Amino acid sequence: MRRFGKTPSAMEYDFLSIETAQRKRWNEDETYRVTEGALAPDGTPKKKFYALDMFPYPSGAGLHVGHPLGYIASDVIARYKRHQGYNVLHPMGYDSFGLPAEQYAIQTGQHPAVTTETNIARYRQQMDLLGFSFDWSREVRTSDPAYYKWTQWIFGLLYQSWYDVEAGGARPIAELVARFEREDKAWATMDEGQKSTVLMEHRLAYLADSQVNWCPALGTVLANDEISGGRSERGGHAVEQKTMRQWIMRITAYADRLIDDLDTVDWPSSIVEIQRNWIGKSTGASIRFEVAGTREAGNPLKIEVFSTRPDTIYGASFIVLAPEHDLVKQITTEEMRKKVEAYCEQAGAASERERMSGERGISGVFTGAYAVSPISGEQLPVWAADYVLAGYGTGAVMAVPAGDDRDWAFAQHFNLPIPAIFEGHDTGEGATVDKSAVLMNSGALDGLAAKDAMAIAIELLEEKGAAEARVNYRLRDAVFSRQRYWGEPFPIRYKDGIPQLVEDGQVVLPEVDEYLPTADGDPPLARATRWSVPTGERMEYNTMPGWAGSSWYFLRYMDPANNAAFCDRSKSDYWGQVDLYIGGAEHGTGHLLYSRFWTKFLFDRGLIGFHEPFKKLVNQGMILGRSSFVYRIEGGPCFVSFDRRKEFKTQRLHVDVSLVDGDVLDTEAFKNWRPEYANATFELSEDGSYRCGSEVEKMSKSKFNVENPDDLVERYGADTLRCYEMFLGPLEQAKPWDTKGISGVHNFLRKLARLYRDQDGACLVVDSAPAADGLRTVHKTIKKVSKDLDRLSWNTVVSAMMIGVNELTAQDAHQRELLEPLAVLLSPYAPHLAEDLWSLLGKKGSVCDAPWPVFDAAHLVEAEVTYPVSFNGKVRFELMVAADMSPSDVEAAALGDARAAAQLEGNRPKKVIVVPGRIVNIVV
RNA sequence: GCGGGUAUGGUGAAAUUGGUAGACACGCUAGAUUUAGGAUCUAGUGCUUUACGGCGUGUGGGUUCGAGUCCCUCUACCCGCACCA
Repeated sequence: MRRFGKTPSAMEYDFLSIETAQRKRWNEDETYRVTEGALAPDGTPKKKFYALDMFPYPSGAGLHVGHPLGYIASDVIARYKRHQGYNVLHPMGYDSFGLPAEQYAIQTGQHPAVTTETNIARYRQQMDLLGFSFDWSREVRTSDPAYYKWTQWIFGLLYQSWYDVEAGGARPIAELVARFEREDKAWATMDEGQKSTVLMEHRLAYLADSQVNWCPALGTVLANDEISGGRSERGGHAVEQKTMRQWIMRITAYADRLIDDLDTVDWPSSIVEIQRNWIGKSTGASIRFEVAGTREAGNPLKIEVFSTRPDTIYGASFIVLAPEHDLVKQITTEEMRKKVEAYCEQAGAASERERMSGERGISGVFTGAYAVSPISGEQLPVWAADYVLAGYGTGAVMAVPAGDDRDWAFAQHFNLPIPAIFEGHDTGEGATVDKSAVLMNSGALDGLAAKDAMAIAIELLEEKGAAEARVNYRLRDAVFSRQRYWGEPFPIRYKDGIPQLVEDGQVVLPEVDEYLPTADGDPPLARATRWSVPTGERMEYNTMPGWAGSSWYFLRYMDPANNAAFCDRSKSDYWGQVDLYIGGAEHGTGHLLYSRFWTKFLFDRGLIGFHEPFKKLVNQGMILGRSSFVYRIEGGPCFVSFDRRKEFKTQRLHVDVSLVDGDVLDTEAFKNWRPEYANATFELSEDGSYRCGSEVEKMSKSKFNVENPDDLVERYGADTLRCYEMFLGPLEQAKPWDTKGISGVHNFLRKLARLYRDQDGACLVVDSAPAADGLRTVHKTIKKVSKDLDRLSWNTVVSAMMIGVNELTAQDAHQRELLEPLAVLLSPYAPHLAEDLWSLLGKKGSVCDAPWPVFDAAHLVEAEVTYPVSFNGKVRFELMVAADMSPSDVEAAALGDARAAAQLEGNRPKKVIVVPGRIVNIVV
């Protein structure tokens, strides 16, 4: 780290030896070990608090300064709550199944377990440096067989459960079987395979053929939230649709509860909205239109459409089917067949590319068939068009051009009629989506707005047997199979092709010779020759997705060593919901939705006593890196300075930020950086320096903009890094990292330490009584710090402590009565230094258990207050008066002041406002 | 297009219910001091004006004695979803 000189390590704050010593002490004393039912000093049980971080995937790159941000924030709160007398559960673990370790294994043959172990060791080492108060005895790893045994068990329970809509929750599948035996005569006649097929339609974890997102490059299926823009989130590979037999989670059974219960959690509104939109609930009606002139088994064919606006049915002028819709083939007339087939084929092929480009014209084709409106009896032409999606609703819509923008555009484009159904609406102008528009030409619905017309319309249609009210969700059941090696194996074997839950032992991830699919295209597990259980006909070769293990890990921390259950009910009853959950916003539709789903399921089955996992959620913003760039003149070894780059044809290259200081490149260091730049020459700026370009982007090794916490800890200490990361700004906000500001925070800690020790390390603390100003400073600081921690304003706490220390320094205050509470205030942010100072103060136990200081308002009372006196809102002078002066006396004092007379220039004030303790405003 | 968010000095930011905008830091300027270290200390630092003063929280408007904060309008940027009937 040549950018920084050597930090003077004065005796008053020798952070290196302090931090080493305190960490050792915490370790030996097991300071952070926590047990259920801990008692307060007075013998009463402590209240519990559960502070949790989203556990990391241990990647090979190690931690950069962005990773610990959330961990520091949660650690601050965990420590604060502990000071307040809570029994705090604050654990950490690893989401250690995942793709990178597997891909590394494919390339090198190294077993993913080995890579994972190495990476975890590195993560642990880096985290230990930062002085977190994690109870490491509760560590969990999702790839540990002792852990995933219970992931498998929960899967088995989901498999053995169904969703009883009447009971409003998950029930054992045995109850359903009993019901079938009791009520369904056909059941007794079925063979095992048929029964299995029927039950599969009810199980919460079920096997089905489904259209999946297949990624050939990764050789696996991906969930919708693992894809963006038609490409895989990881690696950016192309994704295509494919039909496969997959394990699927019936999360849609919980769609309503997943939406409704969002009202019961204290989460950022953005995440709540993301989940709401993702679930995408819409209420309306399912309406059936008969197809004119068709007969199948004696009945006319029917097209079922979903509409959120059944009240606009009189405005329907045509019907549109998705090109993939089954009925398209059946109803298309002979003369239209060629055209329709060509269209459907082209629509299917083109959709993927054009969806990505985002620009799709209006296209569609008439099938030649007509559907009959169940309400007016009118014949409506049936079209196939790609603006209707096969995967949503019924894959068919009734087009109401007057009431829907897309239908309107389609009608315009193909010159289809646009019946006017809204009063005062010009159908030539566009559609009216306004729900307050009043209906006309709509039979019994005339004169009504959507609010009232909706129910009547559904009623009318129901009478004719043509519709019923229905709720639709955008949410799909979640595909739960992955064709990977490094994941939880399913506790499933097959007998006569029927899946059987393995209950005679744990299915442990078997060894394989290669981490690749077999020649037949089976997943890697098909290569396994030795399994931990009898395999029967064959085992399930898929593994579970990454979100399986992370959907319940917060429960395992409560009872991490339990061999008999995933978590004893008494433990989960004690710890309950996670009180504060901190992590990135990128999990909005993945982890955070799935863990809610599993929590509700476990609640339904009576295994835990709460149905939402995370009471309060905070998303920390990403810490971005500031990348630096050099500009190489094409074809040569010459680099041109930023401001002159336009004079040449250049190529922009990332350069390591440690070679750059304030945009100026250390050219010698640059030449030594990489062999290919050894002979570099430079076209410099006018001032003789080489200036780099810069950009704020994600921190990543490949961008050479990574700041490593270890280096900063070595140079400034963990306490400084902790305080600095909190000081950067509001936790939720994304912010670029700038190491420069760290010195200010480091100085603050030194200044604070100097209140306790002089430069030779001698103790300065005295037992004499403090002065009033010292007490005021300390109690003001206690008040502000406590309040800001309560409202999770991490950054302003640091400022408040800086102000306090600045004042105490100016007061030359060294009284024990002041410095004791100050050490406790410091402890959540700078635990090592606080612990050290606590010892210096002669305290026996850990500062972690010191009670949080309580501010005494008596010390904050001031004898006099200063009122800003403003005229017409502009402050003109300040007025010092006794603090207990009444508003009317303050008014008199202000008006009586000579400076007021000067402002008034003899005029009489129109009005005088006195806000006690705040301000005086005089209106002239 | 829909949903959510953001906008304040050269920089990160603060201002909890409307009450002295810019606290606290970084950076910068000047000075002091020093074994000359990028250390430490002191003073200054929103813009503008010689000064008195004037102007200032993305834009335009409104409510109010008083608006960064409340209401309406527009703009830019960020995030999520995206033909969801």
